[in-house]
Amino acid sequence: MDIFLKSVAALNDETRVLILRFLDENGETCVCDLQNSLDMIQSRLSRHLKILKDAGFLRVERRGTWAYYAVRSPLDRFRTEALQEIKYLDLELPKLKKLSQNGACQI
Amino acid sequence: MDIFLKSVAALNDETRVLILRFLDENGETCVCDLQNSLDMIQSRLSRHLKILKDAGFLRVERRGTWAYYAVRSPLDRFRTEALQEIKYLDLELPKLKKLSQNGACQI
DNA sequence: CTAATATATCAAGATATCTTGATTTAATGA
DNA sequence: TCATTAAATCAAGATATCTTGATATATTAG
Repeated sequence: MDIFLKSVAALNDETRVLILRFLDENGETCVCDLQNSLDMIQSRLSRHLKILKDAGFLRVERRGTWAYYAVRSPLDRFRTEALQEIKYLDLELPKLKKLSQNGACQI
Repeated sequence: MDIFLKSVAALNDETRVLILRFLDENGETCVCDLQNSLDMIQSRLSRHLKILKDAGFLRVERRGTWAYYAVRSPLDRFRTEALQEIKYLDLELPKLKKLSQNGACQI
C-alpha cells in the first residue's frame, strides 16, 4: 500500500491519535510506561505502536528487554501537518506515569 | 466528531481518494457524469460524495434535478496538504465521460 | 396532478478493523 | 540451563465500514 494511504489509515483511530499526541508531548517512552500512563493492555498497545511505526510516525529503539518509542524526526510535510492538527485536538491526555526505574517495570 | 478526525476518516478509503483526485483534475462534475466516468453504482457514489462533503472536502450545488460536486475552495492547510499527496498517487484515473448534455443524462 | 428523471437514503449481507486473552519470542540474570 | 520479565504475535469474537439493491425524495415537464 502507498505510504500516504498507510499514514491515513494509521491516523484513523482515536487510540493511535492519543498515542501520537502523548509521545509528541512526553518524548521517548518505554512500552511499559505507555501501558501504565494510557491504561491499555499490552497486546492492544503493541498493535497500535506497530501500525504507527509501519506508517512512518514512530521509531523504536530496544535497550535490553525494553522498547522505547518516540515520534520520528524529521517527518514529511503531510505527517508534520497531521501532528500539528493533533496538537490542537481537545483530548483527555493522561499524565505520564513513569514506573520504569532501577531497571524494572513496576506493573 | 472533530473535523480533523472526520477528514482523516473520509480520506481512509480508496474510492473516496479516487473521487477527490478526479474532481480535483476535472473540476465541477455532475453526479451522473461521475457515475459514468468512475463506473460506480449510484447509491455507492452518493454515499461517498456525502462523506467527502461532510468532511469539508467537497461542495455541492443543485441545478434542477442535477447535483454538481466540486472540490471546495479554499481548503485549510491539512486538507490542502492531503490533496497534494493524492495528486502524487499512482492511481488509474478514468477519463471524464461527459454524457450529460442538452438537459438530459444519457445513462 | 401525474409521469419521468436525478439523487439521496435505507436495510441487509459482506468485508475489514479493533479488542481481548493466550501464546511466543527475546533479553537478562541466577 | 532455567526462570523471569518485556514486548510481539496469534486467534476468535465484537464492532465498524462498505457494497448492493430497493425505496424515498425532489425537481421538472406535460
